[in-house]
Amino acid sequence: MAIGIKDVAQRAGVSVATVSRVFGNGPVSPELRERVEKAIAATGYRPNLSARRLRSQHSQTIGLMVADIRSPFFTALSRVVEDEAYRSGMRVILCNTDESAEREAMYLRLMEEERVTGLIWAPTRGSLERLADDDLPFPVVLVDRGGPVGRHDSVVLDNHQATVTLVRHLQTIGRSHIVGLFGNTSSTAVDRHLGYLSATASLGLSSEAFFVAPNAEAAEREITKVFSRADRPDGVIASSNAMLLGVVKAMRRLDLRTPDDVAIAGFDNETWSELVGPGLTVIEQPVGDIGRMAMTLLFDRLKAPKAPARKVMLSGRLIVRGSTAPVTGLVDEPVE
Amino acid sequence: MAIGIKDVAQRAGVSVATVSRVFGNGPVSPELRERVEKAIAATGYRPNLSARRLRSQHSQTIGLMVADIRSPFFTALSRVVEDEAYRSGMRVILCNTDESAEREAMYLRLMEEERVTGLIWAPTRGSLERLADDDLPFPVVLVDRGGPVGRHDSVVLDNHQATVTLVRHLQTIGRSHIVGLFGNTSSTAVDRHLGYLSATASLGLSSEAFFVAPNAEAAEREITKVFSRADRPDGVIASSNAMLLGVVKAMRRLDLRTPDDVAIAGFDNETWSELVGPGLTVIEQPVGDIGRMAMTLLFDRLKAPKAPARKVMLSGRLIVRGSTAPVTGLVDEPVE
DNA sequence: AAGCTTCGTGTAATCCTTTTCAGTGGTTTC
DNA sequence: GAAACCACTGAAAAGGATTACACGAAGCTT
Repeated sequence: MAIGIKDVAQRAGVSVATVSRVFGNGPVSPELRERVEKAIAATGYRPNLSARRLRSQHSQTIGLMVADIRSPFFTALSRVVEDEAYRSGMRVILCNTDESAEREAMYLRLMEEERVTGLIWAPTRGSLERLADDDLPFPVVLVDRGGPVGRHDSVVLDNHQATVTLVRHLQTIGRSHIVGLFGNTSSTAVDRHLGYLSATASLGLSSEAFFVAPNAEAAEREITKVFSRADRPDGVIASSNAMLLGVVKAMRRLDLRTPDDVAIAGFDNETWSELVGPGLTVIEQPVGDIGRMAMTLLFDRLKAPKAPARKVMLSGRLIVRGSTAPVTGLVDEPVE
Repeated sequence: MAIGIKDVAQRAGVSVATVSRVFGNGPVSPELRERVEKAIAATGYRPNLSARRLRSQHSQTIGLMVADIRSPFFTALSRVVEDEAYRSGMRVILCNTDESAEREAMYLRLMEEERVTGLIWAPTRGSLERLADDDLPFPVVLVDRGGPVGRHDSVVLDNHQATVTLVRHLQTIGRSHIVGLFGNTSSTAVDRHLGYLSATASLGLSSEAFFVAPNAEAAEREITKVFSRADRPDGVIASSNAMLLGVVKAMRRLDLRTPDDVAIAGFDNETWSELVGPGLTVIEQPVGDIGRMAMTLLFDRLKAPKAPARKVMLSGRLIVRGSTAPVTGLVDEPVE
């Protein structure tokens, strides 16, 4: 039989209420507080969080639903969210949805059962669209993926602008036939596609976009197909880290040189980005800021449930590396 | 006021006990079961997990304590553990200790308060040594890091053998002055160091080991120092992924070519390992097996609390890539 | 000195389930 | 035909904390 608050109270010669107050920073005289603390230390008492949550009607828990913790952006995000949560005495429940609406629904039910204080969620496109309909008994902050300002707060990268920046950059180094490779599950990809379209149009470039499953294998397959054609593009923009790796692999297999034959660029800066090939040009997302902002929005929402929804857009940073270096010797040496 | 089991019972015209039994697969007649299920659907009732946990004295929660979720091995491990846990109806509490004994102690207290069913833990060296003393009110399975077979179950890579394999491989391609770079916080590094020592000794090679903080920056700094000397080594073994990246960076800065000037190898195979430089030679850990085995050990332990502790060692797989290609050889096909 | 706060404390109700226990009605067994 | 058994069901206790409420003592104000 584990020891409970009653045992502590008895040992300290006080009531259970007083012991509880010692934990909750209620009004307790220094004298009693010390007696209680001594009793706690002596007994090794640990409050039962389930009981506490039940009675106080505060789960002190937030949910974090992402596609896959192994995708670097979500890894970093989860780290930030958990740090912030623990700092304010909250727990995090992490869920991997694998881009499946079914799993999302299942986990949403779990979140309800856990009576989470709030949810930070990178929903699939399908769920995002359906999100306006069913309302959840807790506030939701969308991250990474968000539609127009609707019922829910959101914090996302300025994906449109970021992709414009990438296209412009490739154009600057002399590329004119730039293909875009986008995932087919997230709204992020949609936004990036729009940025791609608007940039290529305004710069008078050709535009050709492909939508595939957001993983390296699918990307490699698609790009291999594209580059097996006669009229090879001279630039590729991939809308995620994994897909960018797929592009790199495709180039290796096709024996195309980067950046000479084709310049490539994508999203998310990782520790190894500078070490892959000649270094990968990417848009770095301020993932720390995104995570902290999501928590801030969530806490604000808890304070003011009726306040209008906010959509926060943060800008990415272009990091130029070898994969988009200008082809040197344009003047000196003729390049075939 | 949220709806509770009482509302469902009333609506279905049954007692709360019957509703509870519908969830718990207790004996309920088909007729009542259907009535209850209809009432649940109609009301949107969600059982309160805190109340359930409190009454049933089952938290259905396991803890997972690792140094940092962002380190790829732990990322993958957490994914496996969470998948397994959810599959058996359990929740996971993830904690990042940042290799700090203080945070470990803090999170251990949290685990007690959560009344976790068990803990999967990659402890720091300090905590590992102290682990025999204080006993915890829940079973612990050590993962990735484990001492001699002691009080706790553990599942680790055969670090000794893996490092021997790496040293042998480097010797095979003609390297004789191989330095080892190890982290200074985990027992893993200790085991790998011992393997390194034993392999270099038995092969009659020189041996020189360095211990640094297990991150890329510290590794880069140390290796830069080592390779600025007159007698440069011709091989480096790094005991973690991050440190291996540090080594690669150091080589770039020193303008040393891999593998011509120096062969390098390390641990953990990632999606990008084959794309960094000429491809990185690594020992791949069977992280899926490690995670599943940890869960198995934990569940076994719950069934048989008194059974003797088990230590499971899994072997790694050497993946040879360009970073350790034979200098004389012309062919550098990656071997998988 | 009476009346009003304020502070600290204890008693008991409460949070929402699960689970024990005691039926109930019907069937089988002897 | 009584006894034993079975499959369900409901009433009520229990799980371990928080907290509303009441109360006594002390410190003020008039």
